[in-house]
Amino acid sequence: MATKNHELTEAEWEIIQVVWEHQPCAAPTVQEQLADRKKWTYSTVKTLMDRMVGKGLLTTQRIRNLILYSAAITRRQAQKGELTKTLARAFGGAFTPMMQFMFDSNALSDTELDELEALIRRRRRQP
Amino acid sequence: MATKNHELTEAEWEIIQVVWEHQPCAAPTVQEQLADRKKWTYSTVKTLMDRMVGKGLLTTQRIRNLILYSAAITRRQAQKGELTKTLARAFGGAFTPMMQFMFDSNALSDTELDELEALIRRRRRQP
DNA sequence: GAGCTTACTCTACAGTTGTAAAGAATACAA
DNA sequence: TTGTATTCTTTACAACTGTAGAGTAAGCTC
Repeated sequence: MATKNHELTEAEWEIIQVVWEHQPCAAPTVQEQLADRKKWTYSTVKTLMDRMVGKGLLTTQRIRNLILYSAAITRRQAQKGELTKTLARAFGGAFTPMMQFMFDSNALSDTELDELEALIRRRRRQP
Repeated sequence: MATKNHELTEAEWEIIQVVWEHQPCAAPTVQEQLADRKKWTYSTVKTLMDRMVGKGLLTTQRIRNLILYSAAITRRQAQKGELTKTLARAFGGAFTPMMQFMFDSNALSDTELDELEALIRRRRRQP
């Protein structure tokens, strides 16, 4: 299967995160899980989810009267799509300018710098 | 001025990049510059640009009969908005998981690793 | 000054996204 | 078996996005 880049909207991100954690799960479950963060009615959530099925982001299986949803793409795939999009749009597709930007904007704590170094070292050891 | 996070759509990114490079510039200029990449008519570009003025992404100045556009936000601001959004959406707002992801997905070349290390060293020297 | 060119204004329209009410079906409880 | 709760289905609608045609105004050319 070709690694097509799936673009998720904001609302879709909210939903699929819950699905990843609870799949297979029913729409009411998702609505409940999101209830604190989003004041979405059941209707809203269900509509969104059904559209996501249409887009190939979720799949369904019907058990008697209940419809259970699962994610059709992995978290990794979604993350990759999102990051790739940002990289392309905002940084001309190039990684280093993006990092440059993060350094310049002082966005990184010392801890994060340490972690980053650790990541690099590990990578160097096992390419 | 508060650093409000400006979200740009795909089309808006295309346009504002040209504006950043040519500002102040007229709509026909932008259309011409984009002509290879996007087969947008003048109408399309102009509509998009005027909407961007409404959103506070561009400003205009009228010189006699001509309308010149400039960017109301810097490239940095836009990049930051974009990156922040992706970080929040896809990585729970945390930088390290994002980097972890990039390392894991083998997305980084040796050159990029080198550059990254250089960035870290430079940063460490002048915090 | 009549036409050509350039740029602008106004209007439209279909598709997507966020949002949800109203109604139908099913199952459970008394 | 009749109400009550749960879940699903259908339909709607406004805002936003991409796309652009048609018409208008103004300056330029001969």
